[in-house]
Amino acid sequence: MTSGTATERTTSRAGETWTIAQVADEFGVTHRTVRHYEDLGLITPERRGTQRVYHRRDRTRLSLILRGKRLGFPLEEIRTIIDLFDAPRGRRTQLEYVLGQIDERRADLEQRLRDVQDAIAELGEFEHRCRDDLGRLDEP
Amino acid sequence: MTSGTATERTTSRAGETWTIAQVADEFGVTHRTVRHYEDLGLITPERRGTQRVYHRRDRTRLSLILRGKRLGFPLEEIRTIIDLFDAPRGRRTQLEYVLGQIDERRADLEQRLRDVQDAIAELGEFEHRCRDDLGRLDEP
DNA sequence: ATAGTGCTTTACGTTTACGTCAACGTCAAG
DNA sequence: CTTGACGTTGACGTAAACGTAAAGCACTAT
Repeated sequence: MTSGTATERTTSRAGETWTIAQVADEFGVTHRTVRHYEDLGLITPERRGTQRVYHRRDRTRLSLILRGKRLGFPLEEIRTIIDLFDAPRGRRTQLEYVLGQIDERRADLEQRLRDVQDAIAELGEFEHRCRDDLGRLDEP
Repeated sequence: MTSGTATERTTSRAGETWTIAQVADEFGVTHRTVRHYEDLGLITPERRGTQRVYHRRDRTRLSLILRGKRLGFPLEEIRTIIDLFDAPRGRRTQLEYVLGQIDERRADLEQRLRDVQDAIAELGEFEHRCRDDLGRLDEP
């Protein structure tokens, strides 16, 4: 799936690269979206001359971005989160900062987890009521 | 918590009512936000003359709205969801439609559930790596 | 040489979800 | 009866997240 139909652009070894069109439709977004993420500093593809060249690192980031979006995080917040993964952790103060950020993120995510679980549960109860109604329609 | 400091407006029986200011700061939003939800048809408070009067039904809807927002749903979609709960279910076709909608909603929510769980898991692994790094700083 | 295909930047447009005045009504308290 | 405190309706402003041209390179294919 990594090789395009027309212009072959993948190196096909370890160190594959992709064009903007390839990553865009592989991830189901437009090239405009991909470039928008670059404008905001969420991805920084290599440049070969004027052209953008995407590596696996960029694809990893893109999938993190899209999952973040599915979870309703704003792009700016997503940036701080994925930057966290690449942040320098050499000194103790840096590590402790990162660990603190992790805790904040986790608290946020666990709230969302509860919200989703509650919503699914309520949906289940509602379905039960509906099925009851449906049953009463058959044998009154 | 239902009685204001100045102008007493709660009936204090079964059938409590609230002003816009009361619901707004109880739910931690502005009155502008509450009115915006009304403009979009997500809540329809009673009118006593020109004033809005909020009932428990409105509060239930508001909490559903806010949870939907925390989950990243757009307001229009939230409206169709919570309207579903109040939809007529008298006829079989209506019930079957509702049950179909429930399935769609559930599929969506279960995707989000997986996303949140994955994100939490990754955060856990990342924390583990950080703690390892921290340990190596003590005893090299 | 020219046409086509894909990529690039620049820049204005759009939708969502409110924020922020402005200007006015209303009711109880001083 | 005027002053607040709270409520109301416009109406314009704004930030986020892209959409949508417009116009120009770069390389290939004919």
